[in-house]
Amino acid sequence: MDIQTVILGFLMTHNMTGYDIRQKFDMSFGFFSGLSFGSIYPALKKMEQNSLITTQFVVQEGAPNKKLCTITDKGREFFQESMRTPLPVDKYKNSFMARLFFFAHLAPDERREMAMAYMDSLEHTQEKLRESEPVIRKHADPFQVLCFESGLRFTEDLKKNIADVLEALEDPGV
Amino acid sequence: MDIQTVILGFLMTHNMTGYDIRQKFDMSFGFFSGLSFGSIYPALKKMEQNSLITTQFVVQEGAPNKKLCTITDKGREFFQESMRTPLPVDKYKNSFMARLFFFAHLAPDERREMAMAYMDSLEHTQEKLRESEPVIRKHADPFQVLCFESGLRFTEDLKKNIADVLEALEDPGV
DNA sequence: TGCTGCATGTAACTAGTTACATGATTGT
DNA sequence: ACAATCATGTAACTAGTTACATGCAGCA
Repeated sequence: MDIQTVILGFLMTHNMTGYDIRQKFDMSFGFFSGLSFGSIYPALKKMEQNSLITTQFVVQEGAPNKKLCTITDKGREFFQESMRTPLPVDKYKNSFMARLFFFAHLAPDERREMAMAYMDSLEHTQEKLRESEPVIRKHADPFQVLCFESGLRFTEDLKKNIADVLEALEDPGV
Repeated sequence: MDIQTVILGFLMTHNMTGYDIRQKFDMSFGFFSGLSFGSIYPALKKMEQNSLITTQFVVQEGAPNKKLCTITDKGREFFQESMRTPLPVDKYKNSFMARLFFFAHLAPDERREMAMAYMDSLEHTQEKLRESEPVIRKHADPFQVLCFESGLRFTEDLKKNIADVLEALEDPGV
């Protein structure tokens, strides 16, 4: 899903600034993909030029002024169309799997260490997910909760997968 | 893992042309990531300039001439170093999950259709994996086989995950 | 006659990233 | 005094993609 569609998806329900979008994204969508200011602001600019959104300058006291973005009818149409394009076939990109592919060139100890370090990083990810769980259950819609639960399960499955790999690495025949 | 490291990884065991690399990649690594000629050839050029590889022009009859690439000592060092850099934390990018996140804006029928279409594409992926299985078991090293098996399992787990989502979508409360 | 395989390469494009620049306010 | 939060934006860079250009050999 491209950045424009994601932004429009957020604007479907609330008017937001670029800063708000970043925050919302980080909280709810952050384990799927990242979104930096360096991509948000240029995207908003382009979207305004294409009349997918309008912006309203809001003067604030005690905080910097801001630009509140509102989705237009054209923007809603764009979002709906983009939501209905066929899904691409995903590649199962995974940094550890890419390493594993060339494990023959590492020493047995290094292999185990690397697999264990990856397992640790998965546990860390899981912890962070659990921390954000109450906020999501409270503020997200049922599909977003479903999405979150799938993310949890995804991580859990991957951990089991890596545990199996670790076991195989202990086998002196490998 | 960047493209240079992957290419060097292949060259660790065999001298190859850009064309060979593409083929090998597609067969064994293709479900993790893609590699097009448009990135292979510029990468090889850069690697030769940086003395990570040397190339040898091979004149052929009945087939186009080719450039056989050989890894240098510097290339081996580069590969070993790169294999030992800390693994980045992966994002769980998944086109269907990104859609699911905004399912509130689709009609119930559309939601189910999309989930089922994604399930079909996963089954298609699995079929292709099973087709390449005998070739991999025969030619790949034990770690690459482990990698392949993890890929199979990954797909299987994802299918179960999506099946759960589909079930939740049938619930009239969602 | 036209498709597939072998083989290399460039040009234009897509889609992001990080680092930098600016600057007020609030909490420690 | 220093960091964090709010807030917007640009510039240089990274890392790839697709489409195009070339051209011979072998097969149906």
